[in-house]
Amino acid sequence: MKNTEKSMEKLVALCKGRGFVYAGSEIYGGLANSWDYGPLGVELKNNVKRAWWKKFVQESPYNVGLDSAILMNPQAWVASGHVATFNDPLIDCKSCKMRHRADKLVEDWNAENGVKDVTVEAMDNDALIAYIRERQIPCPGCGKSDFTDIRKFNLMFKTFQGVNEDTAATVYLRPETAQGIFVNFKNIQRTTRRKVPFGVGQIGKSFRNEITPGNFIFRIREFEQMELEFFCEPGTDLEWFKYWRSFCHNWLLSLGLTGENLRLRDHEPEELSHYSNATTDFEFLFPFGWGELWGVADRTDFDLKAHQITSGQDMTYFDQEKNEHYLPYVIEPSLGADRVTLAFLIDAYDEEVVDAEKKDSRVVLRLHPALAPIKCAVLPLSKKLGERAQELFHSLQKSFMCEYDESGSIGKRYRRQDEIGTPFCVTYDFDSENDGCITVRERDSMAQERVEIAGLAEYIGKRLEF
RNA sequence: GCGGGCGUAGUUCAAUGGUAGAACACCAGCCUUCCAAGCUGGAUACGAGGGUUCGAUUCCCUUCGCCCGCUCCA
Repeated sequence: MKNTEKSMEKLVALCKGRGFVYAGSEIYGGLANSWDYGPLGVELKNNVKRAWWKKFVQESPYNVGLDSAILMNPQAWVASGHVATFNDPLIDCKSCKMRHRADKLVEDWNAENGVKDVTVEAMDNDALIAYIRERQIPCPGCGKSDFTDIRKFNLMFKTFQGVNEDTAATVYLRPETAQGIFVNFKNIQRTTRRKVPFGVGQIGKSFRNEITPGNFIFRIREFEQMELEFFCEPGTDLEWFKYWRSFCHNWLLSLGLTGENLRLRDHEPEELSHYSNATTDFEFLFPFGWGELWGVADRTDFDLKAHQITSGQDMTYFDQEKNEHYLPYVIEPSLGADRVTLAFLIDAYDEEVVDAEKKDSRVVLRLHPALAPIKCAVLPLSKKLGERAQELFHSLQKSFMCEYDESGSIGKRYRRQDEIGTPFCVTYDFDSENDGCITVRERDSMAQERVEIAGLAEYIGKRLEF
C-alpha cells in the first residue's frame, strides 16, 4: 500500500481506536500536539527502544549505556550553543502575515545585493530590525517592507529550580540527550576503564518548543531520543562514521522496515552544520512526505571542546600506547523514538482484500514479531474450553505479552489480533486436552500448525528474535 | 503569536427554535468445533460560559480546544 494522506488518516484512526496513541488531555479538550501512548502503544514503543538498546548497547563490543538527568546546569546549554542558537529572532510581515527569521532575512538580502562586510551573527535584535527598516528590506512573500518588532522565540522549555520563583534559578528541559553524555565522558571512561574507541548510548525524553509541530507523533514538543555518542581517535572518524551509518541501516532493515520507503541522504558540504564533518539523514517516506528519522553525524571534537572551554575542565583522553592526550572525535547517530515507531506503524499497515465482491477486507499490522505489542493471543474454540485455555494463557504470560479473547467467532477474533499486529494466535480446541497440542495460526500467512503446549513458549520465543 | 477551517455517541455521518437518529464498533444473552455469521437486548453524544426567547444542540457573543499554513531538522 502506498503511503498516501489517506493511509495516514487510517493509521491515526486505528491508533486511537485500538489504544496505541490517544490525543493528550482529551477530557479537557486536549492540548495541542500532545499524545499519550495507550496500552498497545507503550508496548510497541518499549519494544522499539528495547530493540535499539539490545543492538546498540547490550550486544555491542564498544558501547555502554547511560541515563542522565533531564535538568542540567544551564552552563551546559551555553557550551552546547543552545542558549544562543535556540533563540530565533522572528518577525511577521504585517501585510501578508508571513513569518520570517530576521537574521535569515538580512542574510539573504545581503547575499542578493552583494553586501559582504556585514556579520549578521554579531547583530543583536535592535540592530537587526534597524538594519531591515533602514534598507527597507522587502518581505519575500509580498514584497512590502512592513514588519512587526522582533520577538524572541526560545525553543528551549524553561522552568525554575527552587520553590520560590523570584529567587529560583532558571533551568531548561534538555532539548537533546547528547549533552548528558558529553558532560559524563570522563566519568564513564574512567569507571568503565574503556579505551577509545567506545560509545555511550542513551534513551530519554527531550523537549523543544517547536514553532510548527504536527503530523501526529512525527514532530512533537516532548519527544524521546535514542542517541549514541561514539568517541574515536581524530583521523579515524570518517571510517567510524561509515561503520555506524551502515550499522543503523541494518538495524532498521532487520526489524522489517522495507527499503523502498527508506533513503539515506548525505549532506552536501555547504549543507553541513558548522560542527560537522559529515552527516547522513535517514529519511522515511511518510504519507505527508519524506521525513527525517535518524541523523548520523560526525561532530568532530566540537562538543567536548566546547565543554572544556566553558567548564574549564580537561576533557581530553589519554592514549597510553601513544603517550598523548587528545580530544576524541564523536560520531553521533541520533534517532527519534516516536518517529521511528510511527515509521514502523506506517510501514506495517496493510489492508488486505479478502473478498472483492463482498467488499470484505482485513486490516493487518505486519509488524516484526519483536516489535508487536502482543506476541500471542489465546483463543478457545468454544467458551466451554475457557478454563483450560485460561490456564494456558496464564502460563504464556510469564514469557511475553499475551491477550485472551473468547468473545465472538474465531474469525472475528483472528481479525482483532491482525489489526493490532499480533503475530501468533493460539487456538485451544476440543482435542487439546487429549493430545496436549494447540493450533498456532500465523498472522501474515494465516497458516496453521499443530504445536505441543509444552514447547509453545519456546516455539514462539524463537520467532521473536531478530 | 497571526491567518483560515472546525467542534453532535468510541468512529463515520444525520436531523431539529420544542422528546437528538443511523451505521459500524462496544457490552450482555442465545447460537457457533478454526478466519468479518445470525438473533435479542443494552450503554454511550450536542466542548464550556453568557445573551435573545415561553423554550437554544440550532440564532448572537465570548471562551476553550482541535485541524491546516508560517523551515523546525529526532
